Amino acid sequence: MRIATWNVNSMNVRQEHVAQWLAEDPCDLLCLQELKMVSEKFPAERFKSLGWHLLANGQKTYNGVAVLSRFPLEERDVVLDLPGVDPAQKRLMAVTVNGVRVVNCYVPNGSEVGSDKYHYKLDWLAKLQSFVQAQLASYPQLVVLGDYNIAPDDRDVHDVSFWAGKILVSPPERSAYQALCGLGLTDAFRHLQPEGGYFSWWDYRLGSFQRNMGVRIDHLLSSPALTAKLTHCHIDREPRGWERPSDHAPVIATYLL
DNA sequence: ATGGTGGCATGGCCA
Repeated sequence: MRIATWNVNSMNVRQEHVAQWLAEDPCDLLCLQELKMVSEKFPAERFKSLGWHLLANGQKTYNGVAVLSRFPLEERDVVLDLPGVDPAQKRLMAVTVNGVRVVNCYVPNGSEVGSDKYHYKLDWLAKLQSFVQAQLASYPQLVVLGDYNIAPDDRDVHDVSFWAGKILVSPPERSAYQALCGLGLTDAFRHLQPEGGYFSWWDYRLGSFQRNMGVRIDHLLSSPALTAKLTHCHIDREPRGWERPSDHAPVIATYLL
């Protein structure tokens, strides 16, 4: 079972990119972030006609997540909001597919270290920690994936001095990420690739992608039972080079399921 | 230190 995550930065603009990417059969389950549309606007019929089961959890203008799956979604235990946080911001959905619990996250960006949005991000991550801890008790095969807006360590940024003091790399953000790992979750990509220099996001500005000025902020964190079945994980940079791309590249992990 | 680009919306906000 190949599980992918991709922040598409507007499903309106990126619908053709998603369709083109999926036509290459890169995964069996795709989690999307930053739909920037209400759920009703999601192009459900198009993807259903291609054989995908799907569920969207969107809002106007900002945020929004969705799941496309080759396997049916178990409807009975869908969660569409993170307990304890503002339900108006659609940043999470938890579904069960093929015996795997999938928690699809769009973690707040945080804007600037020390800002109100930064504290909102840290609070959101603390709530996620509690939610995941509870989910683990019910679902041994669990993956928490998405746009974390955190580069876990210095291997995950193109230039440590460039990023020093900025959002995505601050010690409290990294501690929140490590706390999730402390629940027993493993970063699928890092588990298989100890070398640095692999990125999943490049700013639209400054020609960042062409100069590979990136950071690795999109992750799949899997539980012990799932990590035991992990065989591959890679970042597909190709769609980032397409015309009018998302600023994120998809990340795909393969589990023997 | 600032601003560079992009999406949404149409004035800024968010990333």
